[in-house]
Amino acid sequence: MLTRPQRVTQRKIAELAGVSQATVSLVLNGKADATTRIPEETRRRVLEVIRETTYVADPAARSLAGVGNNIVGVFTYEHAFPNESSDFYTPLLTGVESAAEQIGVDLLMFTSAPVTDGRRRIFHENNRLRLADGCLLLGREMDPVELERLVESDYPFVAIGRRDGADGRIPYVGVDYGTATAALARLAIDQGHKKLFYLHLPLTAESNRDRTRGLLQELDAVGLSCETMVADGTDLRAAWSEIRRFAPTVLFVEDHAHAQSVYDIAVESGISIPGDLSLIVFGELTRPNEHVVDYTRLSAPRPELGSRAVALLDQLMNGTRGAEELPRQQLLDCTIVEGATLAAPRKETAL
Amino acid sequence: MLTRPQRVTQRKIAELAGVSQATVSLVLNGKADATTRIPEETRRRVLEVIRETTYVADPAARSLAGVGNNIVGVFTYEHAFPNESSDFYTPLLTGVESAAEQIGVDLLMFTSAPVTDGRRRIFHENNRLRLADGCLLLGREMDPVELERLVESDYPFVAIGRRDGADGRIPYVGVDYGTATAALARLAIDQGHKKLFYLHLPLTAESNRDRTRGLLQELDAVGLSCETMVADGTDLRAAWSEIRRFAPTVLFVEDHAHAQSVYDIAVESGISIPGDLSLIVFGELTRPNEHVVDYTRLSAPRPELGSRAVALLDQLMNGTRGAEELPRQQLLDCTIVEGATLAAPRKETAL
DNA sequence: CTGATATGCTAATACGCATTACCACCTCGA
DNA sequence: TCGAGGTGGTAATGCGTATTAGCATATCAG
Repeated sequence: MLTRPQRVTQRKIAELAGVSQATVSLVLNGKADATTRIPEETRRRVLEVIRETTYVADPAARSLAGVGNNIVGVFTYEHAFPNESSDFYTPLLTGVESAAEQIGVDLLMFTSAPVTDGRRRIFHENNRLRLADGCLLLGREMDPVELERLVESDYPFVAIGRRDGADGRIPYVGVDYGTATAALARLAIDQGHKKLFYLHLPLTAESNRDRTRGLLQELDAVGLSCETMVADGTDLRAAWSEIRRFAPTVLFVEDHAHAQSVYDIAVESGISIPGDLSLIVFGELTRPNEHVVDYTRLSAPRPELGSRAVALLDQLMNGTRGAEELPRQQLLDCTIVEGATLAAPRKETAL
Repeated sequence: MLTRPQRVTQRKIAELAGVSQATVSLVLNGKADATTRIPEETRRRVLEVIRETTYVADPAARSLAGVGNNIVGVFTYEHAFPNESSDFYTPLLTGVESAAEQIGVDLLMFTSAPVTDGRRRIFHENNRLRLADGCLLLGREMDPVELERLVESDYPFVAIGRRDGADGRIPYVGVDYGTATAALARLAIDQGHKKLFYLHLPLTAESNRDRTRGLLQELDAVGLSCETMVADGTDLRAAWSEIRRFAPTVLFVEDHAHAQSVYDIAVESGISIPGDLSLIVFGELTRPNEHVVDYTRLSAPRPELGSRAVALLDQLMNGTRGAEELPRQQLLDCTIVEGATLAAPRKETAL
């Protein structure tokens, strides 16, 4: 229900100023070719009328006419804003927002994308992607088929999180989890741990694989191996039994929320952390803090991830405006948080 | 840099299906007047081509052609996403997002609005409001002039938070702070408090006035009065000196963050809360929890505030689609959290 | 006085879609 | 055989803007 009647258009401005619509457009866009000359006097008169009428250009018309709209789309595969069980995106979006503000673009959140088969899909009837000049993709996992199709379409987009596929043509800004988990593994090794257990998520996205690979490679390098188990979070008590049976001295947990549950169960079972069992977490808090344990963990620069993604997208949309060209695929370093849940194993290996 | 070349339009679909562009449009919009009949066979053929080409309509063109865009704008007077010092909007936006998803609209965050004189302005050259079919306004304080102008423009919008002005024609969904602060005052009165101090914000928005009014009216009703002081948060220690000089038995604090500072200073000064001094807070946590005190306080239903605002805006944009008409101005009830910072004053009034 | 060049604009058009007016063809009843 | 009414579309137009080609007038060199 756009309010057609009282909309002020360039034509009306033109009438009031006694010029043509074209002239109004030219004044507005500050053109001054050899072929289009507007004397100061006319320009002033037009601007005056524009001020009086509080005219604003219709962005839809501008868009149709072929000029960009300065809109960056944001597609999240899950809810963008925090709910009671998860706050995954806001740290990223904080960075996105500040970068968007800097380059003067608005953010279009594709909240209307329907959920099919458990997740949102980019391509569906009445896809709205093109309303934005380019798009950011956020999500733990993304559909390779959709990514492939996006690449083919030549539509500018940037994924947050490393994405292989599409012959390496997917632009992304990700996190170097491999190096970080390797460093965490090294910390445990240096403390003398030998019995290790890895509780990981049932996901196979790039970042999940990176974490696992970083851990295993580092262990491999010193001839250690690691018991692993998949947990989806529904029955952490079962996982805990499994862990107790194996009796590791250090437990790596991929998901922060799982770590919290395990921590609680451990305390409840009289197992002290890190006295009896060290706990190292490979992810960050993604839900509202209830109790906060200072885990030994990695920490990704999430706001920076967001702002860098915007910068890269800006480049894809508008070219390097004289600035240095950014790589189309970037990995940012994690911080290692020493935390308080790693200690040397209780019994020094008596052999 | 819209990628003009390979854009699929209705015209191309029409060519491929051997019909006219008009037919494609008719099929897409499922029109079936007496004057425009499309036989099933043709419809099928067109839809088939559309599926193959993954055509999507250009929303800008649709908008220009006079149909809505299913975009709800979100204008925040400050940063929408949390930063280190404040997380004011996300609880609201959580509600906004889920409601937006339900009615199938996208959310356009006006991050590009420039900051002038300390806050964002809606109206500026190259105002982009009209890209959205309607708009939500969020902020502690809003410019009355801008609101007036919005009302005049007939553009559909809803303010979050009560807004007077414009002859009561501003649509809003707000919080009934008056009733809530009165109830909190009553709690203190019932405990026997007589020496009261109110530390409030240097703001005069409707919600601030409501809080103050609710408090003072309730006190008035039992013949009590209250020392008041304005604090902007820059020098809470000075405020604290003032409070100590007056020596109240209960302290009302409007801002949650101020309450935290005061709490810390009190503990530091050896004043026990609520033993020596009761503390009642009129606002909610708006920054990442560092330490969490279970204040006696009010709690506004912020996600609901967001979703109701979207529902109201939807009505303003599209009419009550058969549903019951929502009031254009709504106030939601707060919850009172008893908390742990209110107790009876130490010395019963010994006359 | 004549052509050339500069100046100050405007008319026309495209963008992609929705919508309305209308046309060509067919069938059927009288 | 003719007209009425039904069927299956299409051509034309408008939405508000950006852009380009070009026109009318003035000025100036020769």
